[in-house]
Amino acid sequence: MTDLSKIKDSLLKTHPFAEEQLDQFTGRLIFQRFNKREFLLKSGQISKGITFILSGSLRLYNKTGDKELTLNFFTENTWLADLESLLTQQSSTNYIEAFEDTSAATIMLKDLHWLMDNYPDFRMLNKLLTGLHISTMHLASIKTKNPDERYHELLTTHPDWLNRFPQNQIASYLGMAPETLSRVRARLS
Amino acid sequence: MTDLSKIKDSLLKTHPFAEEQLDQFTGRLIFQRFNKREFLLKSGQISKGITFILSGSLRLYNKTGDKELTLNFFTENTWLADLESLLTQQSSTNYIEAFEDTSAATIMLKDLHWLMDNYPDFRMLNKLLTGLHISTMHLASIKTKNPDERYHELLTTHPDWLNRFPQNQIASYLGMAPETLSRVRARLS
DNA sequence: TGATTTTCTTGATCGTGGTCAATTGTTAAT
DNA sequence: ATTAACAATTGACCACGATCAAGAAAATCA
Repeated sequence: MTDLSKIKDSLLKTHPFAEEQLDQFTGRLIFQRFNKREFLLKSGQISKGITFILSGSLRLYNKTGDKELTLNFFTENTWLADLESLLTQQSSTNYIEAFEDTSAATIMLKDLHWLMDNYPDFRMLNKLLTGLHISTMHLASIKTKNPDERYHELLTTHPDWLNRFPQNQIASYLGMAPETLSRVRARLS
Repeated sequence: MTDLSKIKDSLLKTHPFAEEQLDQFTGRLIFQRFNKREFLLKSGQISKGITFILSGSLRLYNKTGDKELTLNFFTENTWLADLESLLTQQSSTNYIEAFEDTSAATIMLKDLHWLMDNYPDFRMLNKLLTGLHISTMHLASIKTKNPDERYHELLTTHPDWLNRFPQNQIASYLGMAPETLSRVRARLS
């Protein structure tokens, strides 16, 4: 499956776009590679577009002092942005960092606007953004569930993350100390 | 200040719309009143539009068993929606309930689309939605700060909420037991 | 107005999960 | 291959905040 068809597939899942529309979209994409540890976005910068991950993975986190708080992980065939910064066009407080060598394609906000102007169907791209919100589910989970329950939830929603990302980052995402995650896992064997 | 000018004001904060555009927008609004305890949205329903609160206040929460978890409060002169449900057009898992007698104006999603088709400027309304996201700040706060810190944060971000909404609901929003919030407050006098 | 329900406060208890520390395991670099 | 840096595990400790319970205060309703 080619890079372009991956992206077209993803678009078609949100709306039955015509071939011409898909080509208008993909023709505006900017392809980039990020080495592991390289940044797609740093705190202080303004998010300029929406990025599709062709291969690899990235991590969204913020920093207070030298403590990192992992907010989300993104893996291949998903869309990615710092939504708050993108929509407000104000500088982000977050970092988006390649966890592995990553290949990606970005559509700039201005091109998105051009597409919406000329092809009203592209309004539906708002749906792309849905996955980028911090879901109420995740927040509810953090507020009400204990570490065991949160781990089991992740086991069902993103089992792949667990043997892909380091445990201390997973723990941070789950809102618990790394030692606690380690013990939760030990309890299950 | 009239209801219409409140809404126009709010729109002008996101984008310099022309008077004609503002009128096109306000002409499509649906005005509604909600009595205290009445629901704007119930779990299982699909969010059909974005609502501006003219007066009163509402609470967004979800329910597991008979336990309510407060996700957000909304007060006059702000926009409101269940964003996940609105964008995906799938049934919501949340409730939006009037906390006080509330007067509001709703723009339906289909009208929003019509406006975007005919006036590209209305694309910028995405900005309206920004305030509706669960902010990464709130999530970070819940994950990393203790009850005292979270209370102080709310004191600076939404001091008005504290003498407007019941403490047990505030406590739920802050992710702590009502007794804990009571003690946090006692400690400050 | 008084009666009933709900919310808030305060106390006492207890368990969970964070922190600190030491050890082992893994990864990365030269 | 060796070292260094980092990640994961395990144990010991204890503080924070949840829970339970009872009484006071406030809000709601007839």
